Amino acid sequence: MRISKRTEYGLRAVVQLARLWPRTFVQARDLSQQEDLPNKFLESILLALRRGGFLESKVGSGGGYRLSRAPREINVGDVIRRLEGRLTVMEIASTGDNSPGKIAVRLINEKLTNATDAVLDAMTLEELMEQISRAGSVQQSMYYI
Amino acid sequence: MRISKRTEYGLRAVVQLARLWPRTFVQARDLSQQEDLPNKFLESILLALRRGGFLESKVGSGGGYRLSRAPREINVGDVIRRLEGRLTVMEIASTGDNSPGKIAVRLINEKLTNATDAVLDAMTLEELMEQISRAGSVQQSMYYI
DNA sequence: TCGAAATCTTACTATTTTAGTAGGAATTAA
DNA sequence: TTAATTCCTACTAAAATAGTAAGATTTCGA
Repeated sequence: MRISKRTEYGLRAVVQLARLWPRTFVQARDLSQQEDLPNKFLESILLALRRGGFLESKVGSGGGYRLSRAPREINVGDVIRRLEGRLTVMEIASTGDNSPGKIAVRLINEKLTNATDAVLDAMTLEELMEQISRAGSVQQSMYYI
Repeated sequence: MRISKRTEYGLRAVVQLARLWPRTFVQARDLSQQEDLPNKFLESILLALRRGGFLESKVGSGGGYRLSRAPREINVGDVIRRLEGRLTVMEIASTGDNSPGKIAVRLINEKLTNATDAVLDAMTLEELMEQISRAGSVQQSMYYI
């Protein structure tokens, strides 16, 4: 289980935007510099996030992106599923194709999907931000003690 | 979250071998026919499973593969991790690289890894076989009622 | 002892997915 | 009207996945 770079970059941008929220628009360019991400690639990701309803954008000079709503209203699972595009392909028809092996694979896929969905759906962006600061301070104390 | 074809085929072969266990050796050729899998590809998968200690093989005429131990002694998670090869790359060093975004990604990866491991480690091959027969009979009744 | 049957081994190829880049059109604020 | 920005389409490069090809090696049985 591994998230793609696309999803990783999108998350990192969203986290930055959550930190700044509800301040005004941030440019893609600034986001890509802050997190050291490829600019054009990030642009396409931000676009997808806007289309997914997670971001609002403003075109033109002084434009940029911001969260479309408060971090507590944004579900991390929704963001990730939007970026992965990974519709889990619930095999369209079990058209008689039912060897025990295939049933096994379907069972396992379902269990994995349910488990990952449960983890991701249980976390809002606000909660993620809290966990980040906790993890950050733990790390700091590990450094300085 | 999606398992690769390699893992899928390996699982399907293992399920067949579990059905036949503890009978004698089954040839790769027969397995690939029973489950309709590419022969040579399956051979390489079976080899990996043998090296992983899940199968025993016998070379030469009358040879083939069988489980190395009872289905209840085989953990599904171990099999899958062997085939996926996906070592989850616990990022080798968090060398100061700690933007909030990176911490977020690490947190999420850990949660996902833990959740999927928990699902897979909680299931032996024997339990999987039981679930298959339950799922199979449910399906039959769906067909014939 | 020989030959057939099987696993084992290495090396290669094709396909798909991922990770970008390039170039510019459209929109907006000043 | 110009500079700054998002938005859009199309392409390219690299990596991972899914195989195939060809034959060496081992074993059993006649």
